[in-house]
Amino acid sequence: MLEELAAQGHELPQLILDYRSVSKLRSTYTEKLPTLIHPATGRVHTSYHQAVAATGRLSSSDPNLQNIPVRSPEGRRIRRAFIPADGHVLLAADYSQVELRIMAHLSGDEGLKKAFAAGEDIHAATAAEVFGGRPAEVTADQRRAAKAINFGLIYGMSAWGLARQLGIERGEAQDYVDRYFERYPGVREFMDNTRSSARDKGYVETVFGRRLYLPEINSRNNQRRQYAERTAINAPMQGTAADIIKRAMIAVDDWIRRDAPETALVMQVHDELVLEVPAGSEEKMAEKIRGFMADAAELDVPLEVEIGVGENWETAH
DNA sequence: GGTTCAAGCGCG
DNA sequence: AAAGCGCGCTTGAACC
Repeated sequence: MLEELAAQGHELPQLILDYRSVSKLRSTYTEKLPTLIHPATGRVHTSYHQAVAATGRLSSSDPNLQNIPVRSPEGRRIRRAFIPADGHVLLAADYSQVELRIMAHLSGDEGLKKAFAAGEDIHAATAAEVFGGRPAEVTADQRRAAKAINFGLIYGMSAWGLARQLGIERGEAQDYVDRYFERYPGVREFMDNTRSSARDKGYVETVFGRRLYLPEINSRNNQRRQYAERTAINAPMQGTAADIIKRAMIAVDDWIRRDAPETALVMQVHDELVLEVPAGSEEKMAEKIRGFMADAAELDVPLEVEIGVGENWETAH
């Protein structure tokens, strides 16, 4: 793996990775998107598909606008090309930690629910529980490790995977996981119950009852069965998040049709809605959108929405 | 000219 | 032996 070699300080692997990265940005975005501008509208138009992703997410293609770069500075320059119509500004509204909130709801874990109710930085709170100390005293490394644990839980990751991700020994990663489950016993119960229920019923479901069937959950092939088990853990969280943002989109659309004809819902990126709103109306619009998104479901923890406004998709974040 | 596959990488 | 969920696009190789 080039990443491992690069992490050890070797220059050539890093050079290759850097080349691949800029090459990807150039071929997929910088050189391609301008050729896809529709002559009649002056915009790029994606297609959203409602029956592709097994979890109930939308997918986007031709072009895919759900994978526009954002993680690197070079990538973010591409986001600046996404601008609103004249007289409008872009408004980007993201659910904050929605899948972990859903995990808190589904598991009923008191510690996790309490952390979200208190509006804590969830990764810092997790780090404080796992490593000891107060959330405010958590080190950057501890928070990074806790974040990896939190994401790993959503994906059904093993201690081996966590060790690999964090570059630590397997035993140490297992200690982290053990301590996590000591502190958040409801989460372990939820994981066990989810696997067990999936084996009995052959499917898992979201908070709103949409099912994903898992025909390989009882396979004698370990690899296939374990894959199905990870899917069983992940799908209720990813799928419930998908259900929630779809409900929010319907509420937003109803409101736009009734009361905000100058506003347009222009993109959805799994936990984010992007709108163009008339310049000058952004503060009022932001609170409207926040309300629709936060009220799209009544969970045992609050849904929080982060909203930014800007003259392009980069500055709106 | 086309299709299919795997590898690799962009995003949540 | 494998080992972290869900997607779509580009590239290059193999093939028709």
